[in-house]
Amino acid sequence: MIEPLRIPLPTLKRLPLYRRILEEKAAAGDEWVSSDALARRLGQCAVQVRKDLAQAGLVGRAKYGFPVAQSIATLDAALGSTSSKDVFVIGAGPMADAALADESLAAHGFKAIAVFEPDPALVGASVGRDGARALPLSKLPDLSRRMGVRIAILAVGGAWAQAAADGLKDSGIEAVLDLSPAHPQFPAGVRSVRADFGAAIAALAAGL
Amino acid sequence: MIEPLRIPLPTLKRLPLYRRILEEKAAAGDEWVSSDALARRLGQCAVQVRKDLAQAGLVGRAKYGFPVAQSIATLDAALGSTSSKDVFVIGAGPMADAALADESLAAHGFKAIAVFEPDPALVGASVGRDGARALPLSKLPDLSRRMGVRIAILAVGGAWAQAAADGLKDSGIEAVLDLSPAHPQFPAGVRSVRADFGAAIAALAAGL
DNA sequence: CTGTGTGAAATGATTCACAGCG
DNA sequence: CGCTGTGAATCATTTCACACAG
Repeated sequence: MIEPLRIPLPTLKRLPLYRRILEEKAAAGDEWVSSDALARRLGQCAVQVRKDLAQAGLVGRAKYGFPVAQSIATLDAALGSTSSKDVFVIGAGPMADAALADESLAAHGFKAIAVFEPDPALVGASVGRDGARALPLSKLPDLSRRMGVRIAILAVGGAWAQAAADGLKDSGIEAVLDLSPAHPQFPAGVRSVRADFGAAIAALAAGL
Repeated sequence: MIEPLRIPLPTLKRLPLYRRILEEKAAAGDEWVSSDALARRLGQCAVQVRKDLAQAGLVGRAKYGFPVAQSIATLDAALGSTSSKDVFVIGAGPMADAALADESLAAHGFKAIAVFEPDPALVGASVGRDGARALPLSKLPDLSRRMGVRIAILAVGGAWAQAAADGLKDSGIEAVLDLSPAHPQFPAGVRSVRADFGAAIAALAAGL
């Protein structure tokens, strides 16, 4: 009962990159982009780009390359195939602020529509530029089901990470972007990917 | 002049995870952990864990597993082999605040010792809990060389990402954790890894 | 019998090499 | 030519299978 995931995961993570460069090109007024140009812009090889774009259902025209506008649309279709792009944010600290302000989330059409907080002492606190109020985590399951929200961003400190993960039980949340430092265990049926600064920078530093 | 990288990259990214679980076990008073216990805790298979730990130079004892305290120390040695763990942060916005407050960075021994900002309008602004002042980006090259800092965290918005990347030219910075939404191109000799929330969550959502 | 260590096989991804289209 | 599409080969990583230690 694991996910089939028709598109290879590394490709899936690169598609948003292509989309961004394509938008740069669109803004610059370009009609066509070659896989080679995309590759150089991202520091990869051109065949990789073609293979990736092919996975997303894109076809390029010889001599011209890939049509900028249509490719963006196709990528959106491939990436945005999920119905709802509304997400919940869990946490009221600096990481939650960063998530709420993050342009890359907005650029993909994701929108944080509520903030929850497991620590009772922080419930009601103001979060983010817009001053959203942090709701108690206990309200999350019911709200997520009623609003059809299936994605959450976990942006709490280590001490509350597991409590926050447990709070997803019996909710409508199916996928979590885990920004916590604690690698909590999620209820069954909840998929997660981690974005761990510490792990990323450790990998970087070890290569020095 | 490429990196030899004795430890496979995926392994390198998992080592900090093992370290964290080991600390959990240590806090719980456990003396030994089996690779199987670690594997279940992280949702992986046990052989993977053993192979990874072996890469870090750890040996387990049959019937007992791996010694908790000593394994943490050995992992630290493997991960902290890089000389300096001081880092610069570039940016004065919410993402920079999050980076400065992030526990996972501190847990790996990384310490942000200065904050730089490419936007002249934000130079001098107070960043983070400790109220550090943002220095002009133009000071970075000289300071990084004089202080021997080789790692930077790029935490600026899309509009300033490329300018910030350009500001690393002729600096002592060799590696960058890129948290910007813009995928800038870095000067030659600067390696980078991205931690892109948008890409991560898009991959997650596409799998729904 | 529980748990490690390890070579061998399988899986998965990237790169290569070349055919074909405009 | 310039550029795409694709099967084959290479490379890396994960999983399997089994030997061995306490």
